[in-house]
Amino acid sequence: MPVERVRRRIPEATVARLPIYLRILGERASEEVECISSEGLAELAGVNAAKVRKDLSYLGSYGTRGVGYEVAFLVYQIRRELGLTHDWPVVIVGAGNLGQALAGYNGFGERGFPVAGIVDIEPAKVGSVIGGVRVRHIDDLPQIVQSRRVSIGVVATPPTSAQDAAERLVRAGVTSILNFAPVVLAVPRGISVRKVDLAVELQILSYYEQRRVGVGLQAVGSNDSTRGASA
Amino acid sequence: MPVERVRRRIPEATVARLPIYLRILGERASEEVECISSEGLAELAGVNAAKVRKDLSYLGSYGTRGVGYEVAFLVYQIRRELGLTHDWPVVIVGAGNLGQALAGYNGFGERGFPVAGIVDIEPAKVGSVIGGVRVRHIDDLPQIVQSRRVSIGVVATPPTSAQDAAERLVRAGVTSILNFAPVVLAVPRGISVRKVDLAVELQILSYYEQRRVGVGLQAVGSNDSTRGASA
DNA sequence: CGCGCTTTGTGAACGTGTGCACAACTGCAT
DNA sequence: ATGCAGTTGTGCACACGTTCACAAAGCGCG
Repeated sequence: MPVERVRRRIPEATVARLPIYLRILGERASEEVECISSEGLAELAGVNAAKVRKDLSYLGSYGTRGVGYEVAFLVYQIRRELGLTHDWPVVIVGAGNLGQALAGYNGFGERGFPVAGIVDIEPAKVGSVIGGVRVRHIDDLPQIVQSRRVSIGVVATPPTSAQDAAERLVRAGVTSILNFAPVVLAVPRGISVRKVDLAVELQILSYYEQRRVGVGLQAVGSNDSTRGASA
Repeated sequence: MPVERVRRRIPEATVARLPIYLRILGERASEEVECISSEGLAELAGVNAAKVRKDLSYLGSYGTRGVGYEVAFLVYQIRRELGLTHDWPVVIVGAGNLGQALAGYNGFGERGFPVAGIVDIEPAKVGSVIGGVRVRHIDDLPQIVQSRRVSIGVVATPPTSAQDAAERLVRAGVTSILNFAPVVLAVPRGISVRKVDLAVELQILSYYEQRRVGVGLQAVGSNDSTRGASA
């Protein structure tokens, strides 16, 4: 078992679901559940059981036929596969409304993504403390990224500054970006970008909402978290 | 509306991209650009030109060969298709960190999703004013939803209260939900749910970040459905 | 030990999404 | 008019993702 096998490529759609399974398994583990079937996990995750089995099969054959999956072991395997065996400090660019909310949200640190720093271009914002972290000037970005070994940056600026923020992050050495600004970031090859755009989500809901009136009800577009990451 | 043409079903992946095109076209329009080619739009959206043409073809044949697409007309068509010809008031459940940030974020109203109300279960939070909207008690939900004709609800509660919030929303008459809580909501058939989960996004980035170290590979999923990443 | 019950792991079929390549068409110059 | 350069719209092939269906395998019990 200690044989580190060649790392299989895991389909993007599966990668997007693993965190969901992980959270559910964690909850189950804290309720002293030791074993779970693909059927049970599927129900809790809101997906098909066959999909769960196929997803998990990419990690290896870690289930026991006739029984199910050992929760604790599965948690370990998923965490390992997702690279969650150690913390990933993040740096937030933009200390406005959103940046503050993100920094003040403890869920980040709890889930292995401690906020290593918050920066803003506005000198007036520098110095205040949010969620235990002092806001620093954006010029300090390279120093923060290097000293804290940050590889993930969060863009929480107004749209007009987002591209600049991204470029500064990349220059400072960040290789993954989570973008909250409603713009399409242009980044060099090899930099992963994921986007969270509230307006887009609402507009998608609007589409299905609008269709609803015309015809009767119908199944709705589920959230495909199946978005690529990587340029 | 017999004359109203039969509504083609638009692929989900396309629906998810239309809002992106819409935003870009809006920006171009405000810069007095009258016409844009699929190539040009594709570059700005970080996608393939053929994909843009196919996406737009679902709306109808609104381009001019040899020329491109008339920006203003395209904006109109996309807005119509997405149901953005009128506002969609939203109600936010949860006046915590995130709920406040969302309510204070003007982008919502500007993009056609005015905040019709914010509610919280905590009496202590009721009464304060955020972004011009007074926080009300969650028991007022049905009244708000009905009087303001709200069909979209936003769940911004802690995870443990999210399912309850969703059920209250549905009972009050909401048919679409945007969920920020890290839980899988169980809702009746016919209710649309979209999820925004920061931890999941970060964990996906973690996966690619972790792979990066092992091998010097990059560019895993190349193009993606919803996200924009260009180089 | 063997039998029946349960559940996994996966081959294969199907459905959805993507990208190429090119015919069809437009507008302009001559 | 005719030709040419540019761009759309789409058929087609391929890649990716989902679901079914079932053999293989573990477990408990008599």
